[in-house]
Amino acid sequence: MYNKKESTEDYLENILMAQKELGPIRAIELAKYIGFTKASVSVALKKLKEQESITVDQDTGIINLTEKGRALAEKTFERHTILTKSLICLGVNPVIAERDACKVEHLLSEESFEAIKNHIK
Amino acid sequence: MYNKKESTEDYLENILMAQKELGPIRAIELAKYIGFTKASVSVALKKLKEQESITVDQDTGIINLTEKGRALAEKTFERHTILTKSLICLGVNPVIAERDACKVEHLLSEESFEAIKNHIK
DNA sequence: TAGTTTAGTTAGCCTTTACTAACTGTATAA
DNA sequence: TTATACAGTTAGTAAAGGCTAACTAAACTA
Repeated sequence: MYNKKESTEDYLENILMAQKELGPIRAIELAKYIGFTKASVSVALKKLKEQESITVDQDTGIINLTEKGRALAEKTFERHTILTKSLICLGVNPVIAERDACKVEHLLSEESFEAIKNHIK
Repeated sequence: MYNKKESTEDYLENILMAQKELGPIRAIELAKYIGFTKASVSVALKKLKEQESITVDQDTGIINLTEKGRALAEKTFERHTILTKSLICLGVNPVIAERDACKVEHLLSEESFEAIKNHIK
């Protein structure tokens, strides 16, 4: 029942965001960034490697998004941004808007997302 | 991690909707209505009974929402309705709007929901 | 050199919530 | 009066995705 997609997208988006904020990151920085244990992150990164969304530098442990991973991360990030903005636009407290956007960003269909995006423009 | 709230609300909302459409229902009708097995529904109803959101008639098996259960069901149903309408309002295909509303209805904060509700008025 | 910290991995557990399979009990039909 | 069908329950399984605990390996530090 629980969708693998959701967790994958969340991790990729968080990798992208963490990189934007912190520069190159390793698993341990990512874990701190998202507030999960390094064990959980380790397992998740293993899956992301398997599905070729990221590579991890052998020597440094630095995480890199592949083209595929970056595309997904950016798509999710865009959704996140637009949804947050939309809610703020409607008068929602930015902190809450942020949190809500994060929760629904994976679930909305492309069609609904585009409709919302067009609407706030 | 996964929130008990979501499943509970879904069941209560579905009970309410099924009752509106079909009149008084038992577990078996509910199972057919939502497309789960009667075993799954049986277990879920047991939990709903424990938390006093429903009662089940000893003789007939008819499910009744308690005051508490009805309040929750109606709150969720209202969210569902408003969110669906909002998306349709933005030009989303009604079938997709319906589906998306169902997915996000549990996740939005009260504040965001109210903001959306006010906006489409 | 010995000890400690740091990063990463693995194993095993827990929860949620669906499933199938197998059971009980009741009601209807031949 | 058997036999079948229907409603409901229980037990056990599976998948996701978090957690803790325990391990390895490498790199400082005394």
